[in-house]
Amino acid sequence: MVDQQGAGSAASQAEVPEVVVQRLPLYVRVLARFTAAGIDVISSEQLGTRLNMTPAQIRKDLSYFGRFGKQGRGYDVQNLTGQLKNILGLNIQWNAAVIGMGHLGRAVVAYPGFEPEGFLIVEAFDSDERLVGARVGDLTVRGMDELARTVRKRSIKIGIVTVPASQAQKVFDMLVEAGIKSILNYAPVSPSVPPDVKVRGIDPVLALQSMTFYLKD
Amino acid sequence: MVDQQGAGSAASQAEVPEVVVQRLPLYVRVLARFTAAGIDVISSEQLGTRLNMTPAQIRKDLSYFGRFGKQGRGYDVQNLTGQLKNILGLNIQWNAAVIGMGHLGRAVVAYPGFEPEGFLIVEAFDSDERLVGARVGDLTVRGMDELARTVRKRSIKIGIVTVPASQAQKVFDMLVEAGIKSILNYAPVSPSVPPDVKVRGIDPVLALQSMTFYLKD
DNA sequence: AGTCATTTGTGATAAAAAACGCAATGCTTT
DNA sequence: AAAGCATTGCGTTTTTTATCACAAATGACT
Repeated sequence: MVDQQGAGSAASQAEVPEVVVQRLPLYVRVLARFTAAGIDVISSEQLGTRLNMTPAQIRKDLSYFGRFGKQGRGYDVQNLTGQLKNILGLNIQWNAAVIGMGHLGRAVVAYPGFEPEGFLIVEAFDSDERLVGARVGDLTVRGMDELARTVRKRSIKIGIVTVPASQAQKVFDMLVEAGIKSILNYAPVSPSVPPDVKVRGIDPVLALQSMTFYLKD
Repeated sequence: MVDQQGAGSAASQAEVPEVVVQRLPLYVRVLARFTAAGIDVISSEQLGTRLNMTPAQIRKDLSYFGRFGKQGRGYDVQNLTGQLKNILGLNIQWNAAVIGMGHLGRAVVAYPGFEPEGFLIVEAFDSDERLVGARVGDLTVRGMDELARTVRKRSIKIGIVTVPASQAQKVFDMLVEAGIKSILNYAPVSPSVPPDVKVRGIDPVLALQSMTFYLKD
């Protein structure tokens, strides 16, 4: 558990360390940059330089999943990208719901970075009756009573929590109850969830607070 | 190096592992919750339960910095909070500048979570001439040519990067050049900076991409 | 076809981080 | 003031993660 927060340990895909899984998206991202630059073969050395890590670590990470390179040459950029996207499940679209339609929730709904990567925010929820029925972007805000049913009906696999800290745990419980296994948490709390539910925290304040340690004095 | 991104290794405060430093803000946060609940003594056991970690790890972490507990009792919540805030440098206000005044930059400037924690956004920059001089919240957008001078004049210690990926490395270089040692990066890139500069990445897409691994199948 | 220069994949090793376990201590109760 | 109970701090052990180092493979060049 490092990241910012992260609870839950894998049941599926055993033996692959979670740190490794967390690095794969990074590889996908730099590979996209190399593709954009018209490069079609790349070595672990070059990858490592770009990511500030040792080539050995990249090779070790990849070796958990297969043998994607060619000795003496390196990795085919196209191919490796495809393999990694496949491993990570990035070749399909994922439906997500945002819970909490305050400023943060609206900013998340409006954020243009999700959709091009295959993450689609298809529903918005809030517990405030006065917000229910309001429009946010293309979405109509629903009440929390509709959460479980809507999650099932719309095949929502990801919950994005943007409620205030005080309500966060309650919302986590409702998401878990609704069968959600992946939660992106913007609330400044360390939630408690069953071990098969993954939570990743987005917390700029926490990030700043660990940097000031090195700044002070 | 895990987090989402993170480059740079400590020079000061040697011997304390960076993972440990990253957990301290978490402790400060739960302690605040206990204070709010009127509890004034807490054991590593209770802390561990709340944070999903072993009591031993909490005690080990704290022991890097001193002996804050009392055997048979636990830790005084007030005292421990104060000690940790002191260690992390959270007893003073830190001035920050945001670079990139698109939607993301504006959302960051408007985000109410920084100020109560002592992080003050005092300047806003953008390279687009048409934005220079515009108002964003209480701030007036400045051009990049004023960056280095303003950083010095206003004692800015933290840079917050909210520019598009394509411009990010250039901005990192300018921040480093201006003497900034702590950068909060919202751009989807792995920046390259000297080893004495700390970078923490905020990247919701990366977080989602490592969760889908466990969702697929 | 043979040599050379590369670069992978991985077993072995080293380093880092987490967890264990218990003596030392301090509070409470009698 | 002695006994009992709880909990820290930290040396030791275990587990996890990262790095090393090298045999095997590949393409390029002659």
